[in-house]
Amino acid sequence: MLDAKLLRNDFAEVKRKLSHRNEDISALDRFGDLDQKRRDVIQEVEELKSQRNKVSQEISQMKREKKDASEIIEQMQKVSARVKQLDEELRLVDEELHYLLLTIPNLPHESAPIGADEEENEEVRKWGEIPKFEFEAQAHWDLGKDLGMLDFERAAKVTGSRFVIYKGMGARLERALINFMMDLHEDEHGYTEIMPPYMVNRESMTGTGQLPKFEEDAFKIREEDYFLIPTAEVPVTNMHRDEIVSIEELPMQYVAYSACFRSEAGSAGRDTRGLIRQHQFNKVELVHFVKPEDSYDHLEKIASHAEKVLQLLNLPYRVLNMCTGDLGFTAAKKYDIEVWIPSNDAYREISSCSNFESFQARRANIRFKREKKGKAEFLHTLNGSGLAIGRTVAAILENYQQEDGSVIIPEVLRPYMGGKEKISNL
RNA sequence: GGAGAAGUACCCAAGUGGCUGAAGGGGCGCCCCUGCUAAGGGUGUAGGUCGUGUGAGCGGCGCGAGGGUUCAAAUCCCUCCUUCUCCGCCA
Repeated sequence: MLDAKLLRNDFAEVKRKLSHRNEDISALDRFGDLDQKRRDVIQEVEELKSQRNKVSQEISQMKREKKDASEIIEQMQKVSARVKQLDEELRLVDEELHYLLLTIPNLPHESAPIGADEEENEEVRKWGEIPKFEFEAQAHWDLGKDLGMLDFERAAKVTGSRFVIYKGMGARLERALINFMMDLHEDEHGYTEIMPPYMVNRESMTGTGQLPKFEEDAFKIREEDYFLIPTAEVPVTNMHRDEIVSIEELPMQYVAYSACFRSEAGSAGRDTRGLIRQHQFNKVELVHFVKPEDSYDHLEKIASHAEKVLQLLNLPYRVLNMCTGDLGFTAAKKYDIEVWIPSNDAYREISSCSNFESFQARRANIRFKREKKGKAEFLHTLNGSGLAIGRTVAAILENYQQEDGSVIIPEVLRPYMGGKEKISNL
């Protein structure tokens, strides 16, 4: 959510910056009228309320002195009726204005390259060597099936399409990756571990920006108005919703493993095979709460923490600075980290690291105070995947595959895999 | 799921329609006494947000949330949420 005062005072500049986004901002133009209307109504109704408060005191005084107050009571009945009318009018304007603010995307940071779509994302750096295979490399879904690790057919029977059952060494690898990443971030990168609820309420989904615009992307528990989390970002960021934290607590760095649930509405037919695009997947998520002046340093930090995982797994990747057209609704700046997937002959997103600045903090009302008596300011929130587990499994299977269909286990994972060096049928 | 109780400012807590536009503590700030990790006395302070004004300020809202009754609601009525206790069920 943007600051309404910023829109009021600097409308043209806000509109210019938002125009670089690949988002519909036509609703923006209604802001001026609504904002003015709101203030007009407030002024009128507050004047009446002030008058009513004063006269109520007089009535009270008269009652105590046993005087007759029926005449001014009658006047006040009219005032109160008008107040009620104006309050309702204000409620409607407020509602519309609030909805409008909730549907305006974040302002891109000046260091985000201006561009229309993913074609114009900027490659920041590359790491690792793309493997050259002397044999015909297989896709991870074939490797996983042959090695008894992944069972898509049975998952489709048990649930439906876009689900998977991990089995045997597949399940073990998934769990090893979760533990490896959690340990790394806790022990080496200074994070506090969180195990969050996998369902959240509507306020939380609104706080991080999934609602109101993207409700169709989420799975919903209708009876409770709860949503299955699309990422641990939602419960972890909302832990501090409506709180004022003291400056000594900043920065707060949380790491959370969770399953994630996404309806993938609008991506029917894309990545239908394999682990890349599932309705349910595992992810280790990094979330930072920081002072505004520190947030861009922390964006680099989060990205480096995610990259560290790929480096230790020795998986080739590149980092993209997302252009304004591909930033998404909530981010001011975003790095996507893409891992090499041989079967796609391409890099595929495995982590997304974003600085939301005060966009989420304003929605979720998360503030901090520099001094005990000072004014509360919105802090900045950031998050990044560290990493998506399913896509990491896909990358490991494909990049570490051998000619005989076996897969070498990356060294750092072996302690988590019972000391095994290789997954094979033999 | 059933029955009951409760939700007031950072914390505890008084308060059943108008001199409460929130008493009293604790805490916190300052001062005094004492003096070395004890205790005592005095005094001050109450959040947040919106509107308005260049500004000091003025005004609105606020007693879990949202409605309602009333000239007037922390106080009466309704709905919801959360917490606690007991019972039932249960990983």
